[in-house]
Amino acid sequence: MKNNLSIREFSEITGVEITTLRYWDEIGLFSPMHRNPGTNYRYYTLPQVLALNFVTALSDLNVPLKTIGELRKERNPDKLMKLIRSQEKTIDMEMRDLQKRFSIIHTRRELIDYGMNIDVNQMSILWRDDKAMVLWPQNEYEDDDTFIKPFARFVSKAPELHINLSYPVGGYYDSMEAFQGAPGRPNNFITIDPSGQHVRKAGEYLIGFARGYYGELGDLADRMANYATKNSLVIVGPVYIFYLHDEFCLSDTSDYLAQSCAAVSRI
Amino acid sequence: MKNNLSIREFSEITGVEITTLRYWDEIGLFSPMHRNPGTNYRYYTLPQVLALNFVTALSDLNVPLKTIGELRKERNPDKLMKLIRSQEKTIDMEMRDLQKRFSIIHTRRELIDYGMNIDVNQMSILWRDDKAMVLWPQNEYEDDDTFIKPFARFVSKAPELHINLSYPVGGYYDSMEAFQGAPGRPNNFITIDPSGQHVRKAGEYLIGFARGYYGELGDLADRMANYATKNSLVIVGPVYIFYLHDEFCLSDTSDYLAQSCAAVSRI
DNA sequence: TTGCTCCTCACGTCACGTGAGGTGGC
DNA sequence: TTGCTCCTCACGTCACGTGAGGTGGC
Repeated sequence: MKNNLSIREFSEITGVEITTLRYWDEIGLFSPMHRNPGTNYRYYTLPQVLALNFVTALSDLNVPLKTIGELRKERNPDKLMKLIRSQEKTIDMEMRDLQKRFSIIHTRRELIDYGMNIDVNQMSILWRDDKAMVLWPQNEYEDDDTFIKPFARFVSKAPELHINLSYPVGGYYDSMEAFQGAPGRPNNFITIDPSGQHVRKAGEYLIGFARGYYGELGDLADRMANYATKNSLVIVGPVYIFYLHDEFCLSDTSDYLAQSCAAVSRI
Repeated sequence: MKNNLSIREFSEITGVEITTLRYWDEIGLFSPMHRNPGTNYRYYTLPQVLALNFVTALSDLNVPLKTIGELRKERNPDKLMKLIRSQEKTIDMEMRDLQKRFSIIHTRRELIDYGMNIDVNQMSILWRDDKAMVLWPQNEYEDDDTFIKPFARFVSKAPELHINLSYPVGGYYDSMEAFQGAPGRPNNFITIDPSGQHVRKAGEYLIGFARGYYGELGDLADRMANYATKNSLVIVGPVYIFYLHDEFCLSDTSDYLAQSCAAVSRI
């Protein structure tokens, strides 16, 4: 029941680290009520346990210690309300921001996860739900262009085009014919960005895989076409290519893992 | 369409500050593809815009740059998945934590806000919804004790008693008689902590105010009793005292603002 | 010559964390 | 004498931010 708390006791009751308490004392933000003149020991009082809330509550909300100190000197309801209101707003924004960054890494994680348990030669028909994406402007090719040129064109203009390059980038082909004819030349690029206007419609999709660097899809197009024929399927939609494993999780560039995805209909 | 981006161009496309890019280069985390041997200018390439995602995505999730660097050297899906999973957990915890701290300051803000627009002499009957609180153990007094002794007793044991001292502390009196008999000696202390088991039941409450330091409630008890008699009311519940304005928002201790609150029933 | 972008180097910032070396009471 | 808590002081940490002073091409 003593009212002279050593720095350790005070630290244990309040949950604030001893080093932090010493620092707050040093910068004049929050000092102990007494000092032993001989030993220079710090002694805090019980009312200070509550008084400390002013500092911890605000510093927990990321208010700079300097601001807290200024406010403590001349506090009044008005000033405090203004600070809390503005801080509530910034915290709210930070939370949204954190959730967005979280969703970006989550999208990435799903791709990597999916890629870890597949057999590259396997083909399958799977149901896919609606999925929102951002379709980039159409690519234009000349003679011997690869996808690099249009890609470079749009990447360097990403901010104006409202393309968020943090999301995984893939290739979009208008039709199976376009994909088979020029697998290295997607008609558009596309990003798995849930804020997008382009919707990959729910339905049954033919899914295949290929290993290799960007654009090196081997015989994936032919394998898809053969599989469709053998199983009495028609590929009716556009073709989507996304990399499940890329530079994000692999150092060996020849080991990248692409997934193709095209809507099918049974004959 | 050029593929040699100056540091400013690269910064504008990726949204990463120039100083940050230079720092990441300096610590060997992410370096430009080329350097002009004469001027030492940094030149980045367009594929690096995507490669940078590895760094930004993880640093956005507060992964230390050192960890990101180590991972980049020898990355594989397994390692990355583990990191992302653990980071998803910590981010989730941080979000809950932030929301909790937010709710603490929000509770405080509501009290201050309410206190700013009242007349101290005013009495009123208002409907109040259910409100969860944490009721502390019962206070025991001897002879000339004030509330300080039991308060000190419980504060110094707050961690074991699962009392979170970050929430506003108030006084609880079993009945109006207890309050009138000894306004300086609440039967319990109580915290406005929404995780509590004690519920202040929904109903009509008689609300009054008083200005002064902790425990200095003047004639508040009598004013409440008189008001009840004059308006044909009976005070049926316990009495709650909370400080709307205290050391949290005022430097002048004699200006603290207390609010009393007791359930009433019409005769 | 002027303006512009970029460079390096050194030092500052924020809120502590980490020893090193020392004291005072049981 | 030993162990314990506490002290000060200096330096480290993390991820940059901020000038100061200088270069190279138009």
